[in-house]
Amino acid sequence: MDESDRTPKNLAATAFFQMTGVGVSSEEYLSVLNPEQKEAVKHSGSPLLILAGAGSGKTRVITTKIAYMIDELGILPWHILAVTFTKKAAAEMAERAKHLSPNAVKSHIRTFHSFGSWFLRLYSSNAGIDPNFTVYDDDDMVTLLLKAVPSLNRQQASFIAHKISLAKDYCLTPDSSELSTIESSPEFPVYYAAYEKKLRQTGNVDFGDLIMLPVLMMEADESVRTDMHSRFQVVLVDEYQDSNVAQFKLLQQLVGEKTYVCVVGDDDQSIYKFRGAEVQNILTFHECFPNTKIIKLERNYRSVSPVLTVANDMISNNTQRLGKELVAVREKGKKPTVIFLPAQKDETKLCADMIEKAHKGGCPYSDWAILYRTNAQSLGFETEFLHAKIPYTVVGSLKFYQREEIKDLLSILAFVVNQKDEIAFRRIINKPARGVGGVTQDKVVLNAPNHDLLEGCRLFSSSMSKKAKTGVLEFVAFIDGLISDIDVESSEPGKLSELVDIIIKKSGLGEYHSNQDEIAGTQRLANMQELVNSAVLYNKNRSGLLEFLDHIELDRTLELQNQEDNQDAVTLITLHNTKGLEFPRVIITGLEDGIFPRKDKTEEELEEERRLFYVGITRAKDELYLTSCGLRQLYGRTEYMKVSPFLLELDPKHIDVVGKPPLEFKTLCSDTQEPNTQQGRLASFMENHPELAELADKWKKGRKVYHDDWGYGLIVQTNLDDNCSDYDDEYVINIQFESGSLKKIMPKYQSHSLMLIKD
DNA sequence: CAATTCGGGATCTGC
DNA sequence: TCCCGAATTG
Repeated sequence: MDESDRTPKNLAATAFFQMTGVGVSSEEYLSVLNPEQKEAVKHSGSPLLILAGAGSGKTRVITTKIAYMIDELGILPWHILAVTFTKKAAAEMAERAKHLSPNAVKSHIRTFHSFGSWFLRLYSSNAGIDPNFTVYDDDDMVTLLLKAVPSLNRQQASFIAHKISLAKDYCLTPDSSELSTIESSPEFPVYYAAYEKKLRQTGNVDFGDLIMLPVLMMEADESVRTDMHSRFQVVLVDEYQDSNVAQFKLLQQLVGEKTYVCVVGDDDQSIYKFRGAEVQNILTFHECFPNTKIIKLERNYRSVSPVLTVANDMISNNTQRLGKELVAVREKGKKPTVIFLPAQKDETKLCADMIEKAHKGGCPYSDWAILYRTNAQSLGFETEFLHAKIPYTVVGSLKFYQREEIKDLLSILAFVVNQKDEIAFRRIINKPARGVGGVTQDKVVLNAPNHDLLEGCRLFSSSMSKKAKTGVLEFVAFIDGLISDIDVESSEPGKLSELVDIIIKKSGLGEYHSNQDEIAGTQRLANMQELVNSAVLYNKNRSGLLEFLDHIELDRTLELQNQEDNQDAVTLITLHNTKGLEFPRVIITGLEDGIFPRKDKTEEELEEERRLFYVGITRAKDELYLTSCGLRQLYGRTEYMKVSPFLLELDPKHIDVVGKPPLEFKTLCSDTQEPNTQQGRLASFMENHPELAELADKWKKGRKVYHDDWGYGLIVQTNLDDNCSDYDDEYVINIQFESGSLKKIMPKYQSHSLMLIKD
């Protein structure tokens, strides 16, 4: 360590680290950064925009910056607010910052929505919402809207609900004059207003409110604004390219005269326009925040150069960009492979085969990720992998929390904390069937004093049919029991999981769901049990329950335990969900016109699809495969698919091709390179993979071998034989052993146990 | 009021 | 294909 660097602060920090035994010295964590990264970390004073390309060490820069501000600039950790978009990203950021500087745990590292939730609970009285509010998701919004505007059918309601959340993403209230830019129909403001009225009656909020309400409050109330300004001296925003207008306004409000603001993002990775993300936020940041310093991070540490070449090729087809070219730090590497397959089933089979072969050769399952455009595409892979006994994790498909049985339980919990919650009430009052139908429910909802639905049940039970009366009173007694359960004053409240367990048994939902379907019922019970398990961390009292509901609503990534248990598993994931992730080997599937890009896209939307493809490509560290099928099951039908226009945009020189390319693709290649057909395979394989030639030369058909486990054998076939149907571009040989078994082996990975026998 | 059946319509991405 | 809602029936 340079003696001259021992500033007083530095000494203090060093002393602290010695004391706690954790953390890294600032010299150390700064020394691993490149000059631009270091500049970004050390910058202070004016607003800062970091344009960080994929894999450019963005997270490292942010976390180091947090640590640096605490250790070197003497900023108190709780004066730092860092917001991200996903809980996963927030958790990772917190973890890495803590590793660099233990004090970082005291800083506010949150998602936008959890910040909003925290803010609204802090000021719930000002906002006119229930301090015990829960958050309604999209499905709840639709249900609520249907109740607010009964003339709508479900389809219309979900369309309008989507528009309402979009309006909130743009921070537009029902009386806003700009509302027509979201939806021009004259009824829309009326529907929106009716929805808002209904929502405020329940005391709850939707996702859009978590951002919009804090903005409106800060805009209207100076004392709230100054309170925030004194709480946070530093505001950092990650993935800024995906922020929406409401989030931009939130940032504007949070940044006072003395606040240091720093945003990080990549315009080429903006993929959430459909949900209100506004690329303009990042493109015009420097205009909104005067004297902005812009730092570009263009060195990519993640992907091998051939992968990055293809990524750069692809994104250069977009017109709406700031302009940025990633430079690979990792020079050597394999060209991405485009694989053309006859049908969907071949795609799943191919993936399974590739993964399994690599696994036999020592490559862990977790190295692989299968990317697809829509969640529905995961099903084929799940079936195939189950069959092939390949462990896998599906990221974010039918999310745990939105399964019917889970939503039922959560609705009971939500109703226990807030008896004005109409959505929860309607969901659970007659489930299992208690003879309480829509008519009875309406009577309660419309006449309940102060919208207290439980009180409504009590008051009107006498005027109900005998059957309904029994059911309603049974329900009231059940909920009353739960309420008194959590309101018991005790220094040792017990665990919330006990309460969830009781609910499953006493509500009859456990029985109800397990009787619904013999096979699925078991799974549903297991899911409910999983909710019990996750509640074990919370106290069995009102505040514990609130924390739990908050956690569930804002963390949409809760996965099933059995999936988490399996560390070594292939990742099945939508392209959108891969934001911020990386994998050694990536397969992007379904590259067909209409699937990816999805059909009916405007030119502008096509650019977003292309950015999505770019995001997918840049997830790959070492190997990238792109698959495209000729036939696919669609809407229950088998359809002929055209190749994705994105594949036609690729430079044939920068990729390898396996399988039978469709005509369009061949035409494209004809003047540059003859694509690999079945006949030309051997030659082109050799050309593209010199290392294969070496292997193929050694492990020739007809040679005798000895294997440690299987004994003596004869190489009877290789996958470079022209009649072989394997698509793989590894060198694979078939060996007939004397013991009788026929094995497929990759010599590349078997050098330790397989040897040639001289004739 | 609940269970069953039938037909139409959708099917993207997600905090 | 599958899911949802309207219509029909018990």
